[in-house]
Amino acid sequence: MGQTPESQLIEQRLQKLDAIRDLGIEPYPYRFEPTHYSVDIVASFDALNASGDEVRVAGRLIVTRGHGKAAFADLRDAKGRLQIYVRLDNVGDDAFALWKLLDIGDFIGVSGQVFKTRTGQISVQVQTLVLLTKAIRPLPVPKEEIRDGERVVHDQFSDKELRYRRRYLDLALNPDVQAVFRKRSAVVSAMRDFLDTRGFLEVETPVLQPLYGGASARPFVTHHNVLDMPLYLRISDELYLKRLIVGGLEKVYEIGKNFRNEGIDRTHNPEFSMLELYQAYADYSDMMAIAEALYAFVAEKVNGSTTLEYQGREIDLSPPWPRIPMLDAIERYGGIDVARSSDADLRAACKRFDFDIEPGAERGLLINALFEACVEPELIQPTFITDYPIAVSPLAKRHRTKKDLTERFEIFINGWEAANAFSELNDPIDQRQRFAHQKTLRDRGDDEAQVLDEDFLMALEHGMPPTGGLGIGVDRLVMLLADAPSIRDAILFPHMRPKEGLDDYG
RNA sequence: GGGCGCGUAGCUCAGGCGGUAGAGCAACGGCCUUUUAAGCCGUGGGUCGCAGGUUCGAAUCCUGCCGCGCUCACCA
Repeated sequence: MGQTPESQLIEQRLQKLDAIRDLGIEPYPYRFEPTHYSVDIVASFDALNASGDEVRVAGRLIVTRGHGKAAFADLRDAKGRLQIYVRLDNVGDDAFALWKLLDIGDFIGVSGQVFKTRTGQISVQVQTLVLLTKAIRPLPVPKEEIRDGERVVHDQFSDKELRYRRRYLDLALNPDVQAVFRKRSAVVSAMRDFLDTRGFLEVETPVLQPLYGGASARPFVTHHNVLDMPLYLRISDELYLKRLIVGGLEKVYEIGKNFRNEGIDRTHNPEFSMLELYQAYADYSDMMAIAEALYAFVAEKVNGSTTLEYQGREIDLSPPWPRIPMLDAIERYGGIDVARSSDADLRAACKRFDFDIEPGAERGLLINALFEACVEPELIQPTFITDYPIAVSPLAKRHRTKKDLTERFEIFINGWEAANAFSELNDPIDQRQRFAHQKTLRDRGDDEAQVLDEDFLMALEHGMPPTGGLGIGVDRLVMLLADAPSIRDAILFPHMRPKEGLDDYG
């Protein structure tokens, strides 16, 4: 037992735990069957009051207001909070003795009839009280009041580090946080709904891959002991989903985690969720139509509207979205006419924007760098940027008319890359050459260049039909729809550096 | 990785011109059988992130480290 004051608080609760057992009460029983959620009782009060039916409610004790031989308290369950009234006369000596040994944070179940207090507060008149779980650590509940109909929270549990590290407390104490993750679930459900009704098949492909591919990023590496070989956590599921198109599944999607060994910031977490979908016989124009419709469908389903406010900024997801070829965008926002610019001109332009560019960088990379510098931040409303340079798009098909470009688009919303799509490259000879080109980039020191995957090439050599593919970042979509300022607010357990000495109690 | 800021009781925060710590909530004891940020009386609780340095003396000033946040650069 430690010497910290926190351990004193724990010690007090452990003593109560013993006292509860001394009363012959098991503090960790097995089950309880509620009849109602808190909010249901409030919603159907009149009927419950008229019938006199007994209700059973379970939840976490979040506040008590004792009055000697009686007490009011609030329970919080998954849907809201409810006042209960515990009175010695009604519950009897034993249950009231138990009541005195309860703490904020304990889970309890109660049964009794509903009633309204003198001030009109809907409450449960407790007849029986059972302890469902004793909490031995203090729950840092804030105080709340209802002022002018608004919920006002005092001393809210707000330390970001603690909120992320102990997300369960964040969820238990901040209903708004629960709402974000309920919304996240609704987003994923809506995606499935949208795709399933359009005949897409949901599949699962390997997370542990002998080679990583499908994106330009550094991977996490692990090791298989029995096979004694390295394995990579996938940076993308793209190459496996395309194999399924080769196999004739025609319309497939996967919602899953990708892992990229890169920096962490407000819009990047080392593991993040992507929706990737592939459709045979389709091209990137079809993917644009699907993407617009999907975003609008999800927003409507989840928020009831295709317009939203993100961090004070109005964003309208209603289709159709503007489609701007990358070179046009660079001219419009950066004033640079790429077609008439020499490589040296582009290099000079990059310098003007004050960012480092590899001395030997080829034209496509220069164009992409200029785009990122002068266009991306401007793209607040949803926008398709189309027709990327071949050099930065090793898995995309060459543009049917535009030289040196591919049939690729990315969606930008709020200045973020929100999605990425191509007419998929299905020419195995061209694909092999692209991989070869990536290798030269890698040999020049680009450790994010893609690696040659012979097994994938073999699949392409067996024939992949023309295919459109689309990848959508799930976390960023949740951020937008939930108005979450950081990706950490859209991921239940965001990555945190390990911290030693969080607690000396054990 | 660079810059800026933060780290004090279980939680939310004061103190910060150097003289070894305060409040509210939570907790504990007492009173209270319709309260709702319940109330009243009383009590306990702190290696002031960690390690050095300056000083007679450091929560306070300096340096390094750790963690977190914001931001810039790179990546979705």
